[in-house]
Amino acid sequence: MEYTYDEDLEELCPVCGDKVSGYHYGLLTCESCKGFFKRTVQNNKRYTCAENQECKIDKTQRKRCPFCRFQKCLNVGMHRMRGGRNKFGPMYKRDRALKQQKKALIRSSGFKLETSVPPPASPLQTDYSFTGTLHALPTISKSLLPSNPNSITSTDYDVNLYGPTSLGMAMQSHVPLTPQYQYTAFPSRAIKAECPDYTSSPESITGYPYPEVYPSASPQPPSLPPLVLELLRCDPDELVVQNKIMAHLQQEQSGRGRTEKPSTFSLMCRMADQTLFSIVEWARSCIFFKDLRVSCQHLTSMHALTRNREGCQRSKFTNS
DNA sequence: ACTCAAGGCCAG
DNA sequence: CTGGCCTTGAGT
Repeated sequence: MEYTYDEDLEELCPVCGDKVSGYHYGLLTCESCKGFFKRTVQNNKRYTCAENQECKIDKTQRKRCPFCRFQKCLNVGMHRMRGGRNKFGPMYKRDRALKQQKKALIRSSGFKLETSVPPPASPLQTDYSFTGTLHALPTISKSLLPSNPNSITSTDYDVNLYGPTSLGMAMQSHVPLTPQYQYTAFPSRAIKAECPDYTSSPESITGYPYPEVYPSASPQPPSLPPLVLELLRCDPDELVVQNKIMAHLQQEQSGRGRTEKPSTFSLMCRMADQTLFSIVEWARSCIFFKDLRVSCQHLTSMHALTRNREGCQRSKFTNS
């Protein structure tokens, strides 16, 4: 049902599926998950999982495993909002505006977003966030996430959360936008993709790449124009892109040997590279690529640049 | 004055 | 420990 779909999009906590009570720690969550996250972070709580660290978290079972609950909080993108509402209020406002716009677009175009919005009952399985995916790959996740999640510190929060945020942004940035029509292929990442990098100076707040599309001029189009549809057709399957990137990372890690641990920075660079590469690939597959002579050359040289840089980094990081 | 997210409080 | 309600305080 379209109606319940919308309701789910707006009303359910991404962690446990309970009713949201507002924005808490960066996204719309329920009161209990807000409290749970607050206690965990404030008291620097350490939990352990009695199972395989993959417990299902929903409204009825969220109390069972605080470890997995907290992991899920992190995976969906909760993080400390240093500076509080006063600093991030405008961001929440924009997020609301974008949500409204998205809702309106879905309503008016009848555009179905297939698997993009995970059903609240089991968001873990369809969570496309980077942290979530890395989590599913133990060899990699141990390099990026704390090897013992019980030892998460406030510093770790920054590393784990803000990093993927930037990547999410890069990943999403290949979705074409026109001034009038906005479509995001990955609404489940919407908040993360729209969050600024809070770790840097306050100026970054003003610099984050919100698409300049607002519902103010709100009458939404009845359907997507052929141009947008054509561009969407070229849009690569997200899972395919993710798998590619993960395959590269794993390949590199195996080439490195088990004992040698790649630095987080090196992995981030690799992921950024692969992301850029995917974007270029998408651009090359776009129907307009052939028509763009100058841009074509730029893309081609970018392509070559990316390849070169990969080579350089590989040798740099394997030597270090 | 009102809004609303962060943090505090406390009964269960 | 949980989670609902309350207080605080800066922005609008």
